[in-house]
Amino acid sequence: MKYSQATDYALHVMLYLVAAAPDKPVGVAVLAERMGVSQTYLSKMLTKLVKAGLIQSVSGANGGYRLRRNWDDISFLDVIHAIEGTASMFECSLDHGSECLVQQVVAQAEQQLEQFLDSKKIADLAEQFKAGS
Amino acid sequence: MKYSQATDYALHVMLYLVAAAPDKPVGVAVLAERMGVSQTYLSKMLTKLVKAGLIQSVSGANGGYRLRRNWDDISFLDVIHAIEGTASMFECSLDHGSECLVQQVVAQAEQQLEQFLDSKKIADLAEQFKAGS
DNA sequence: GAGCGACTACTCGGATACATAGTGTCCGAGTGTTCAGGG
DNA sequence: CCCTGAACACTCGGACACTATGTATCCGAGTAGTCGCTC
Repeated sequence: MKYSQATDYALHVMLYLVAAAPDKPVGVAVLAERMGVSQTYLSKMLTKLVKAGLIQSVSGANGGYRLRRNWDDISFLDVIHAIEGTASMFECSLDHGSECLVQQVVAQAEQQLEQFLDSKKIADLAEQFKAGS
Repeated sequence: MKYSQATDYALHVMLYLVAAAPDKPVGVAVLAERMGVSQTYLSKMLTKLVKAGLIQSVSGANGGYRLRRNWDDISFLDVIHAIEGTASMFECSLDHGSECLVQQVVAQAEQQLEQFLDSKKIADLAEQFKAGS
């Protein structure tokens, strides 16, 4: 039970984009340099973020990745779902007669977790980030 | 981000032990039959539960696995930690100058999640389970 | 000097290997029961 | 009838393959800017 490293990178990329360049497109090279990860691998995650509709890609010279219009409403949960997928983190594989009580409890916990993560917006963190640095 | 299937099995085993046989040792064969999983694989998880101190093993004929004394205080979190390990579910791999804000938020979420899971005792669920069946 | 066209440099994106963790299985070591034989 | 002892059946536990997911990489397709040539 661990969030993948990809999620880590994706969250930091989003934070960087919101805090430093909410309007201009940023190339992979710059982001990869800052994250300390290879460009080609990072682009894989960025592709996921594009497909999830969180950012958009700009081709050609001086291109890169840019935030979408409503970037100030993007939450941690959005990013996590984009990378990890939206599947539930617990699926009972047994066939009970009735509903699985274990499943219910964990699902409840998950719902609470997602609610918390959805309330945390990247933009809020960026404010804090800029103030601290 | 998903709990492993092993956690699923372990939780169901604990629920079964608490609800059906809090005192008598139960062999792997019975548990595996009920769970629909091979005996040898299930014993692997049971070993983890033993090492975590949640249950104890009884060797020899008519042996098996039995709950420990304070079984009525075992929570979901105990079982999950025994199987999944106690490692944090998010570790920032970058070297920031200051503390990582992303890390802080996710750690906060995790803490809340664990608090919830720790409040859910297996014994409580067993009451509900017995009442329903 | 202005417009057009091809070239070049830069970008993203999918297709392709490698490592690690989870899943599943096999077989050996240890322990308590049981049953038979002797006192 | 009771005690002793060995054989047996059952248990757990570690060591061994297989699969799936995550991690990392390479190379090709496409696009926009740019430079030179022509009118």
